[in-house]
Amino acid sequence: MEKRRLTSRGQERKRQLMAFAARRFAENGYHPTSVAEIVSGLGVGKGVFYWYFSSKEELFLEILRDAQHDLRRRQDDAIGEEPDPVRRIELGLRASMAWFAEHRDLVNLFQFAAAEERFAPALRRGQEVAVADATRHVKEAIAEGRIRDGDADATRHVKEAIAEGRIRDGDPELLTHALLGVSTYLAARFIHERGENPDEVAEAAVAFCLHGLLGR
Amino acid sequence: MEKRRLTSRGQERKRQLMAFAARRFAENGYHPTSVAEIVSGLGVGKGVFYWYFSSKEELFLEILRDAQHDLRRRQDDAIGEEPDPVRRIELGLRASMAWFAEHRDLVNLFQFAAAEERFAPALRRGQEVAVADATRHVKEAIAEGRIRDGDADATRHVKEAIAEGRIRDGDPELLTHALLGVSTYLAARFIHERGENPDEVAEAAVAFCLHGLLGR
Amino acid sequence: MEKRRLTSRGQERKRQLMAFAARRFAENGYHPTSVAEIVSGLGVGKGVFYWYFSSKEELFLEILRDAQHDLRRRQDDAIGEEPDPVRRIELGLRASMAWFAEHRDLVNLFQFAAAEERFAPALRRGQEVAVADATRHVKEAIAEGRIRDGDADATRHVKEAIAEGRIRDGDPELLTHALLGVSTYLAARFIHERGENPDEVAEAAVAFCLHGLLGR
Amino acid sequence: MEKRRLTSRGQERKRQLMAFAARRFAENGYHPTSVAEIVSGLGVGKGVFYWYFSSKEELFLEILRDAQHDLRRRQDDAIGEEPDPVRRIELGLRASMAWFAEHRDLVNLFQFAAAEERFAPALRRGQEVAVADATRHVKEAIAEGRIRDGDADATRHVKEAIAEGRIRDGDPELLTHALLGVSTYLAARFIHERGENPDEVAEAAVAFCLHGLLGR
DNA sequence: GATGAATGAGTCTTCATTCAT
DNA sequence: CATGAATGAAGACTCATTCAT
Repeated sequence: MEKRRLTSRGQERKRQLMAFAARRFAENGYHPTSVAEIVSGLGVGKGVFYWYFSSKEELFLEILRDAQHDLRRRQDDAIGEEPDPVRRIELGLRASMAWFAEHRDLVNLFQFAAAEERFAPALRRGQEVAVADATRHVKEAIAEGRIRDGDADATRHVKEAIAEGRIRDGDPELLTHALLGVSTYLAARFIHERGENPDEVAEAAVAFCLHGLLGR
Repeated sequence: MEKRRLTSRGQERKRQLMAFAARRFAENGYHPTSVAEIVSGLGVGKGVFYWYFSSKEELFLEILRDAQHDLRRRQDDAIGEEPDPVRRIELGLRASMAWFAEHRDLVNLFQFAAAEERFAPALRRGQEVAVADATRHVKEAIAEGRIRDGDADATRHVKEAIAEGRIRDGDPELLTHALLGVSTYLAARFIHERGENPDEVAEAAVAFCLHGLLGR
Repeated sequence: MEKRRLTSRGQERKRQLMAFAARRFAENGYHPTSVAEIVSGLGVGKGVFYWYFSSKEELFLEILRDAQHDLRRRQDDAIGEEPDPVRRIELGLRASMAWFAEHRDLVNLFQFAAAEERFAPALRRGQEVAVADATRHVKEAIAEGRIRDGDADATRHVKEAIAEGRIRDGDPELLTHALLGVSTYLAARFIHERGENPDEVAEAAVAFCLHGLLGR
Repeated sequence: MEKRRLTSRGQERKRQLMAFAARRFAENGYHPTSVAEIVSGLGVGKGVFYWYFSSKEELFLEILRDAQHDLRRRQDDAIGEEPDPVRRIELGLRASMAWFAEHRDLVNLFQFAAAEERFAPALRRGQEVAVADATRHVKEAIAEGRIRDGDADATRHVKEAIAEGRIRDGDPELLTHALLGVSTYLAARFIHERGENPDEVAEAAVAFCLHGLLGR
């Protein structure tokens, strides 16, 4: 689809379509939500839809792109010029959870995209930048000796594993994904499902991510 | 659907259908996989499907139930009679990740179910028991003073939060879900997507969950 | 289907199948009622059905035949040796309505058969004998001068029609069918639908059939 | 189904679908006639059907409604401002039979609807108005002493019944239904099945309804 | 006689997409 | 830009019937 030059009214229409579709996709699922439902929800004809999007799939992809872009901006804004890498990680985590709290629908869409072969690559592509950014902070923290190298305080079991080289403790990318797992999971379970206070949950997530179960 | 009395041949057929469907659902998605595809994949007539399942949805639910049951059994077996609650948590975590490693399809199905309003409740219901079990171990560990109560080693920010009561550090159920988030996420990203060694990833997950980013 | 020689147990089974099917056909319709529903309602396997009937259609036809035969027997019994043809008509009418009252399901089946091209011929064939019998009584009554020849008491309009030969007043077969129409219709509306007293309705039907709206 | 705003072309399509379907339903039965058959009979795609009707059932119901409405209009037109209630009844009867003669298909549909639990309520609801109208004329005629009160000219049997209060002779609504029974039945048997002259049959029906078998 | 299993054509319905106006 | 109309392949599901055991 050649990029259309849209009037401001056109841009508004497109925004409406994406917002409405995102909600329906999240509530009802991507497949079960029909184009007919989307356009009739906005009280417009089918032609409108295909004026702005070449297909339902493209609509989804565009929602995904926008959401990922928005999340990244939120993280960047939160981190600002903070010099301490650990603090940067913490700020990023909090910013992410705040965004998750506000965009339940989009989080659900991420989850759907991850589960569907057809959309998973796009999701991953979009996350790569964000993950790379976060990984940079983790690496820096490791370099500064702020993050454990897997040596101290380990259980016997873990120590053996490190000794035998079976462990990848300290792998920056893996740590980044662990952060992602904790934050998305806790947001979904506690903020979205149970409606708990986002700040509280964020605090708990930060604490867990920094000190784990055992703390020191 | 009234429970059918199945001959052993019938049970075998049912198993076949569930296994094949699980694979297709995971590879291709639930909605994009048609009943026609499932039966023709097994080389049987369409009626066979509806002899064993009252609907495609019911088939999915049954796969889900079975999978959750199997995972729980694996966890229980791994934990055995271990007296140390922290060790029990670790064993459960490892068992889960091993199961995740072996059942990529089913993990994907869990993810899909979580994203789809229609299946999420069933997924949650099935997880409740497992979560309750794990939470028991966490509680015991807290009682024994093995798990931090959020007091020591916290960043200034976190300490303030605790002081102001804005934080729920130490909430056993939340910690359980954090474990779940880390394990499912790392399994999906590193074991399934990148084909890394499940044991290594499990070790890293354990280390992260016990000590967090900062270790001590 | 070659006539099977049935054991007494077999005859009982067949009766059960026919009775159950008749009820379901009447309540739910012929097409919407499946063979599976019939056999499972009796707690038997599908083989049983096809042991006694070569097809669902044949089952329906057999129910129809039996019902018509039973109705005719009831009429014959009621009329007995009564010499007065008008009285015979009246007795037949009452007997029919009593039977209708008792066999709501079968009346409904007659109605369905009449509406369905596929079964209408069988229905008509079965009714022919009964209609012929009734018509005989009507003819006799006309011959005896007991039934009007369309001359007297007619409205001006009707008189003209008779004069111009446009009217078939006194056509015995038509009169018979008029009786049928009144009795089946009143039974359905008042006895079955509204649960009114069959005797009362029968009396009213007789009165209407003998004297019409205007009486004398 | 939300009411669609139809263009004149759309209205024409809908009319076509209803007319064609009515014919096939009548000839072949409601259940045996598939949506596929209907649309292919008009040479259009399957989607067209569901653009105009939300289901096959709704199509049937709409045909039914239209037919009942048309019949009622015909009756009303025929009766006009006629002051004599008996004459009004006669005119209504004739109008009905003329309509029946012209709309064999729709009469068959009425019959089918009456036999099928699923459609019977809709049929009844539609008939209520017509029956109420006719009943009004009958009541008026009784009030004017034009219709017998069940006293005179009865057989001994009937007289006893009246005396004992077992009879409802003169019940206006019952009489109305008797008229309906006669007219629909004679139309189906003589006009549709045997192709006889509608006027002749109507005359006979009128004669029977006014004077019954015995005349005066 | 009877059962569970299987068949597969056929049913109603949906839906992404296209197009004339 | 926008609409109502149309397409037709595809989907979930049904069901009369058959058959091996």
